[in-house]
Amino acid sequence: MQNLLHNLNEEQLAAVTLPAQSALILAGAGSGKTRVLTTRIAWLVQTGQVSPSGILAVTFTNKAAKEMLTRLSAMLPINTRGMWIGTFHGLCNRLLRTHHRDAALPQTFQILDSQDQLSAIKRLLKANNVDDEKFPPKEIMYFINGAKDQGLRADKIDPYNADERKKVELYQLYDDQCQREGVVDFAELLLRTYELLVRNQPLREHYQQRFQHILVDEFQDTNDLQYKWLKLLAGHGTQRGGVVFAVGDDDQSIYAFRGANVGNMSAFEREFNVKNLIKLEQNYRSHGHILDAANILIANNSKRLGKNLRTDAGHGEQVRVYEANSDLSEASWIIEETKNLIHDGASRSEIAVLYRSNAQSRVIEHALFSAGIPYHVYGGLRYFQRAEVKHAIAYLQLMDNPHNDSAFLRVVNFPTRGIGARSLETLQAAAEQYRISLYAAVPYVTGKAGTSLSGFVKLIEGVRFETQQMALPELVRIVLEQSTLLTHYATEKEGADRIENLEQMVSAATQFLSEEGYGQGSPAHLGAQSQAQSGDAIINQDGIEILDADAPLSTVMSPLSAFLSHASLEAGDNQAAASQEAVQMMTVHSAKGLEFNNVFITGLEEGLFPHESSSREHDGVEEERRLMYVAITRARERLYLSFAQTRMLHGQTRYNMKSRFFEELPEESLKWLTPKVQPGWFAAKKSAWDEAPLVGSDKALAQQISSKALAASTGWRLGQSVAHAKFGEGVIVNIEGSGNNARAQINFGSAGMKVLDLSIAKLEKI
DNA sequence: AGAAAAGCGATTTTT
DNA sequence: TCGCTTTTCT
Repeated sequence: MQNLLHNLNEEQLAAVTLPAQSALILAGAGSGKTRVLTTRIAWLVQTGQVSPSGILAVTFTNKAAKEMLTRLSAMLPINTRGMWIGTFHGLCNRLLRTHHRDAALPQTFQILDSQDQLSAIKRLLKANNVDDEKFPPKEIMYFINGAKDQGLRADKIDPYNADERKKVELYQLYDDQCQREGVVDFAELLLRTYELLVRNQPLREHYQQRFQHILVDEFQDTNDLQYKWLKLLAGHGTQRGGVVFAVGDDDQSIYAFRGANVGNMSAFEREFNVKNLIKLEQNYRSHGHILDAANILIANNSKRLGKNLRTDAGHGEQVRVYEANSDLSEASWIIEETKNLIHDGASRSEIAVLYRSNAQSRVIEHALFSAGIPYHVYGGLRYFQRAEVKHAIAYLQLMDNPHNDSAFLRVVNFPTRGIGARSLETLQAAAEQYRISLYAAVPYVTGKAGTSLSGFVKLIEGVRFETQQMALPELVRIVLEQSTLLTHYATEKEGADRIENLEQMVSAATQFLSEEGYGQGSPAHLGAQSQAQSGDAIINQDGIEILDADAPLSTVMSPLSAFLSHASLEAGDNQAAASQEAVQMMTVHSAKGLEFNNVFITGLEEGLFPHESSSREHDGVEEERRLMYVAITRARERLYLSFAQTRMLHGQTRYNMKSRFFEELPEESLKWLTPKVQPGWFAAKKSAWDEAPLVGSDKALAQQISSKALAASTGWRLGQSVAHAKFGEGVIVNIEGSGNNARAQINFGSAGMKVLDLSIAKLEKI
């Protein structure tokens, strides 16, 4: 135990050894948050305060859950079994599989990812003749998920106008459709579990009693439903129930747009009567100037719990700031600096280029590519989201749950087998008439359409029969062959990659079996053996003895079902493959939780970062500032900030002012690599126009020439930075007219867009 | 059924 | 501008 606690600083030690009361740990960036979380668990177990099965640790990502488990098993030689460590969704999946009857779900219910959900909604709109111009599927999806994230069912929503009434109606229809098909979306996993526990007293009390310590990671990212879920499980307001140990950082709350509610932190403090608020402010990551920049920037936010990071590392280097003429020259500057870093011995994988939005990556990628510097762009399609993989998964889904109409429609005619729109219309009509799934409706279709449809059903049934005794990887192999997916892609010109991805599924299945503790040989279809291996028996409301969801997944799910949930809940690598020796490129959002020796934050311009749409959102700019805070605190040793006067965005040249964040950073921690005050146009001309290669279309060329002409006639140019007594600093975005009639449209950033008469307004070039 | 053309939308993302 | 989706054409 001494081993466990030694090396912890005072704050960390205090947090780890708190008494069994609800606690809120404000964990700053790089303050050893995961360490505290895992050591807390180990300490609780090792001091005998709780048995492993009394622990519930919840995270948002699989990566975080995996990391916790790894670190924990290094600390506790035994005993990680019985603990529940996982994502909200993973844990709910487990609970719902175990108690599927009480939750009114088939045991083989399947999980829709966002793609699937959207197509399910499109299908629903079509079936109900809803005008998808007036009710775009995306909007309906947003509406439904938003409601579920707040814990609201359709019948609990009071529509405030006719349009919303329609949306509520569609929400209900969507839920009905999912129920019919035996599928659940991500939000439903949580809501269904929540409702199950609300409704079912014995079950609720069982788990409340069981989980004596509930630990939550990234608490600032919880949405309303997740908070309610935690309250329920912790028996908030009742006698029984566990203790919640919440770890989070309000300054790193950057997911409001997907329902996260930072307010949950103060709500938790209040409602759980938190006496133990501990701040972890000792930072082990960044040098002083970087930390100063972060601290001073974030101090501009008004709604904070309050926290200031400190380091023993010394000031280190100043933050380098570069003002580029254009996005192109920003990129070439990044290349130069990157080359220097590499030349000085930096590892490429310790160089990160961050940007606010994905569209910015292209120019930088291009520049890196031309310079022959290996790079890796985060984001993009994950393995299980690729079209060909989803097709194969759909076949597997149909074998496990033939009523999944989404899966049916995805592959019934892929590869093509002569089942066209006409046949499907007939089938859909039959399914509607008897209120059954498409698969079940096949026998009701007669004629030619009926023949080809039942051919498809025979294919599925045949494979199911053939693979009855087979292990999962073999089954996958058979499906790939019998579905003719492999032969189909073999005939396509660019099918080689797809075939490779499909082949990879066999090894994915093998790997899955070993990771989840399924025997390699156990038949994929094996029905779940119903025997609890540990945990108490629970008697449900009907007086029937049921399992505790503690049993290995294999007692509750066949390998096939488990593999399918895995495919939905862990869409696969894209970030995990932090490739070996390449410069890392990603959005600021995806950089959260990562750290690098050298970090570039690019595109620091008004409208881009902070993003223009953030000014329209509640506390939008504060969230952007938190985003900037996250970005800055990714850097260990060296941080670069850059912005460009001119940027091509969505096919148009934009002239942006430098980000307001520069005014909020400490002057003494910054080192301007470019003169801070730009010389006027005539001096700037040389670098601005002559340096940038005149590539691109004639139109762009013409635009440059005409803006030169305008500059000559008015003495002003597009993109010129100006100062105005009343509006402050701005950038000329457009010039109309000439001579005494010339007027300029000027973007004054936070003061707005103005059109000023150039012969009247007193403007100063800066 | 599949290719070509036209249209549209464009922060941020995990499960 | 560009990439993805939908529509239209062969």
